[in-house]
Amino acid sequence: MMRAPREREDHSVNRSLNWKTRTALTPRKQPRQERSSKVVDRILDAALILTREQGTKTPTTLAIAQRAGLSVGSVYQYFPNKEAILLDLARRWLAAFPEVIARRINAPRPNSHETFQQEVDKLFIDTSRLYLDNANLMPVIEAITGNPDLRPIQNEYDDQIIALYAAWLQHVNPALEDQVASRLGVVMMEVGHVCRLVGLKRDRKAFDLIQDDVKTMWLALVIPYLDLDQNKEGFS
Amino acid sequence: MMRAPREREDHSVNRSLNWKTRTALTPRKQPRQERSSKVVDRILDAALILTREQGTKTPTTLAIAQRAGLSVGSVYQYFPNKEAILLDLARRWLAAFPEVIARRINAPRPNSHETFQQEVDKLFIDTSRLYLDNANLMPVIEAITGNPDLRPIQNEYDDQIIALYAAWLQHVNPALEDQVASRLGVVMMEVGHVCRLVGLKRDRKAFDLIQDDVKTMWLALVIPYLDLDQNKEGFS
DNA sequence: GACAAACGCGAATAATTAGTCGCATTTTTT
DNA sequence: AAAAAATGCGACTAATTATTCGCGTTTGTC
Repeated sequence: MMRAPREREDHSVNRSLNWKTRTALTPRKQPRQERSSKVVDRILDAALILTREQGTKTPTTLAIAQRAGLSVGSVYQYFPNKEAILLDLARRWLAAFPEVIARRINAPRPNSHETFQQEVDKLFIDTSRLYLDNANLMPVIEAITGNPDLRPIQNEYDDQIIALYAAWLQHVNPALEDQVASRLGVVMMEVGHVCRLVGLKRDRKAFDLIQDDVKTMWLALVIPYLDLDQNKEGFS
Repeated sequence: MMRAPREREDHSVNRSLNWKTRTALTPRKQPRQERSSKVVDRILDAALILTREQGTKTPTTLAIAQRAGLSVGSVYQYFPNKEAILLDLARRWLAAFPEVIARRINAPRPNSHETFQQEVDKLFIDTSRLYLDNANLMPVIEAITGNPDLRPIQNEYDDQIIALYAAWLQHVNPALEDQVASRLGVVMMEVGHVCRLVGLKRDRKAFDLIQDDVKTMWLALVIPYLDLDQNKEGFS
């Protein structure tokens, strides 16, 4: 039985483009009519809900479409591929994190023992609050972490965050070496992230207790490097 | 060479069993001939190498077979499914971890300030060494963490490890409440794990530095709960 | 109200990949 | 040296799922 094969080679779809290219994740089309804006929201909402329900397994395009009360075709009007949907959700978080740290860096530098501890505390509070405010996005972040295609993109943001932690450390103590600041930044981020994630999976009381643990650990980690009273480097 | 060919225990084909059931991950058949034992090793080696090469993306059955110089069919002679292969590798690690903590618990309980710090140090050293010795298995562990089908099994081991950390804490300070011990166990495990993983991805020098950070954090975390000199509960 | 653009649809396509099965080959047993 | 058992093979099946494309419908514009 033969089927008349329709020629479709003229389409020259960008099959040559590497998958990870930034453009491949850009929205395919801007919504022109009002109804379509709502459609985009519906898609994102559906993807968020399904990711929360299914845990690590990322939802299929069909599932997302159905949950949003749409067809697959409609989804692809606004998103070039499935990953772009998740990434759209994740960026809200990934972009917010650097801002919070950057804001802390712009604050005046402490110069006494007391204000140093206060600075750590402020950074701790701000980042902690960020996790609480975005608790519903965490399943998406975890899904992205476990997705080979999206992991590299998250890594970029992570590097950015690490660099900002390091910059913050050097903001508090300008004499801190780059290499040390970077290492401490990595540890602060990883420890903070993993503890907040497990904390959020429990009740609020447990979260708060684990947060205290994080602060304890952060302080113990950075005190030897930041406490200007202990290791007198002298000048400002 | 004669091998008692004990007829195999009745092998009812449990096709109805749920996927995640333990039996579904049991080797399908014991190798009877010498050549096939080597085949099993070849399969495991190939899976390990491919997992290391490909990072988070688990290798396909075809890729494993080819790398081992075999056909897919041969792989399925000894493994019921793909996941069983990775799990076989992972169990070497997952089973070794609890043993190390358990060994520390069987040691005599410290009763002075000095031996308390020594106990933390010993546990730290032992677990740290475990990561170093099994560095080549870490990609498999990470792959399993990111695999929706295998994650639950790893979680079981994690719970076990957390319970053992908690038991160790109560071994050092029997007055510690269960709930607190459990929480500290979670934090110790998560912090230790994530820091060791990032440490192993760098050179040995960086690993050692991060290890020191872990010890610092662990100590700061548990001192308030374990240091019998500070919070005199008095009697043993 | 007519026309075009935007939108929505979903069957069809295409790619991937886990797992099977009958048969060929090798090893062990009798 | 058969016969039997174990092993090895790889084309084939089956299931999943991302993405496309032509067509019907709705919306905005004049």
